[in-house]
Amino acid sequence: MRRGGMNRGATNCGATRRLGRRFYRQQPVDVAKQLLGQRLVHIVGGRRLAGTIVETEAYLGVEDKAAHSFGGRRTKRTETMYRDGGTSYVYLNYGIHHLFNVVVSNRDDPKAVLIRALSPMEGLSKMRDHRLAAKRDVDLCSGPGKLGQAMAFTREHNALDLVSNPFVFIERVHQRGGHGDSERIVACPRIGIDYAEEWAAAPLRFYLRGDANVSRSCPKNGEKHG
DNA sequence: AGAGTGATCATG
DNA sequence: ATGATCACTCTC
Repeated sequence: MRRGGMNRGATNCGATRRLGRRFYRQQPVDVAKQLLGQRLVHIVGGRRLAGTIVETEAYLGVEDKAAHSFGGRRTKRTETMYRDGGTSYVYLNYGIHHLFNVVVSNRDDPKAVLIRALSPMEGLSKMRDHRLAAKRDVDLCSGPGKLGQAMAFTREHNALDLVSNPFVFIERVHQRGGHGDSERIVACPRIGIDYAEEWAAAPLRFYLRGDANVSRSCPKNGEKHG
């Protein structure tokens, strides 16, 4: 399974290694599923803010009515989606929330994965400072707007290269395709995109079954039925 | 269930 | 310039 060249170009970060270009150049559904269990990191003032990714959404590109790049739309904002896989895409939503996405696939193929929830792991005291509304630790990162606030993401973090940026990246915790993990993955529709018609029902949201940090809008089924 | 918030985008 | 829209969260 281990191949010598597999990690070439990856950056060492202590015991773990960040995800590389090859990972991000996959298609959105694959990246969305494989990101579950990996660790999103933002280093602020020398301190690590980090959490395990427990919920994602895939945005399929020009054919996906819910994607900003639907129909090949190219504007100042969406320009980021046309960059190479592994680029961050951060934008302000509802005038309040900074949503953190990862561009996937290749240059000029505008697809992305939204990181929707984290299980907070490092820098929790800073996260609490950033999120005064959070009463419990499961309120810190249990939604895309919340994690943007807890992790101190702003539009300054738009269009960064997650493969090489010193401060923002994702660490590989699990090898892809680990069967134990895929058992835990639940797929359900994305929400808040009613305008997207037939795309509104597509099962493009993925989360870890039973994790306490998934967002409110996930079907409560997480645990096994019965 | 409703308000809040401001950049963005399509009009003109 | 103007107005509608919005990949959400909080408080009631």
